[in-house]
Amino acid sequence: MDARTLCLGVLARGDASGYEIKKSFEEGPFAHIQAASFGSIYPALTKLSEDGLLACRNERQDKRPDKKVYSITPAGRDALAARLMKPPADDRLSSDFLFILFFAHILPPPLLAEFIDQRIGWYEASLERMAGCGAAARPPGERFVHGFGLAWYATAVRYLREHRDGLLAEVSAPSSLVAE
Amino acid sequence: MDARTLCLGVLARGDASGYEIKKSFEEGPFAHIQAASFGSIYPALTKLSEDGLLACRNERQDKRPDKKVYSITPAGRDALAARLMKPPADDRLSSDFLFILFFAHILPPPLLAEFIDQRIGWYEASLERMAGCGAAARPPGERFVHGFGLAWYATAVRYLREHRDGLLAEVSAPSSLVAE
DNA sequence: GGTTGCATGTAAATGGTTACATGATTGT
DNA sequence: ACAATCATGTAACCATTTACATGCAACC
Repeated sequence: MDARTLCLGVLARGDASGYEIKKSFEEGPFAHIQAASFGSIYPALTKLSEDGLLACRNERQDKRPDKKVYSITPAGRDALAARLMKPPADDRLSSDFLFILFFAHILPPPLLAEFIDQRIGWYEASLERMAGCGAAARPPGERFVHGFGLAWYATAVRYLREHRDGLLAEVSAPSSLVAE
Repeated sequence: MDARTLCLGVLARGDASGYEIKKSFEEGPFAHIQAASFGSIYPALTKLSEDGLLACRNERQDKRPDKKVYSITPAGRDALAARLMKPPADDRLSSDFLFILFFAHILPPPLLAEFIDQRIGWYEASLERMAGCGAAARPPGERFVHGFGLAWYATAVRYLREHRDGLLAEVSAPSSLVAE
């Protein structure tokens, strides 16, 4: 999904600055489904403003740098709606972690254990973060997506916990020995 | 994960042509965790051969175009192992589908239903494809990753099936009406 | 006769990441 | 004193996607 549509989507929920948009992809409601960096957000915001899909106002703050707060325009809402009606691409899990685990047998077992434990921790932290901010998500679509995220993180934690020791044991004691 | 490492990984399991490598990311054992296109595979293969990490031989075929079959060299195995020991980046689900569902309330309900049903079908097809080719995956790492994929697809199917009707009902009958 | 599968490759265009540049404030 | 948070932005670099180019065989 391109950065422009992502920004339009965030702003359809309420006004925000570029910095705040980034946060919504890191810790906010989109954290588990999409990603965006400053380098893609700021140019996208500029372009969308030029095209009349966003309005921008400057907000002065005490003890903090100024903010550029963007609002979606009616034309912006139309553009977002049009984009959302195009059939979505396939869902894709991008996991360097699983690619590495695929070759578990060529890794030193202690490193393997470290990778798995760290990933369990990461999934648990994600789960807690999501569980905390969930109740207030009002529109049905948001609740649906939130629930999907919870289900997926919970599955990952459960799977990793249940199969961690088994994998480690198999890697340490090769099947060739077992078979003999 | 860069295309070069991906190719090294596939070739560590056995010789293959560029075309066959692509297939392993579409239907094969890596389908649910990584992706790669011809435009990234072929240049990667050329570069890896130049660097001495791959060997290449031409294979003539009856009634089929010639193949360039690549084999990983000892240097290639070393490079792969070195790369696999670097701590992996965060796992990321990239889902245009969920981004769209987030804004379910601004979509026409029939289109919403169509998107969900299609996605259920897609996840079920993926699940069947994976379930079929699973038993023969011998190394423990491969079995672990395969199991993870199955768990994740099954969770997705279950969640979508269980919440489909609820979402559709909520979107069609806004909560403001229910509250009155 | 059209589409799909096999098979390789290039070039242009797109688009994103990473690193840099700046600077005040708050917390350790 | 140092790191992190807040805040915006640019530019170089990197990589991938997409489209193009080619061609035979098999199947419907």
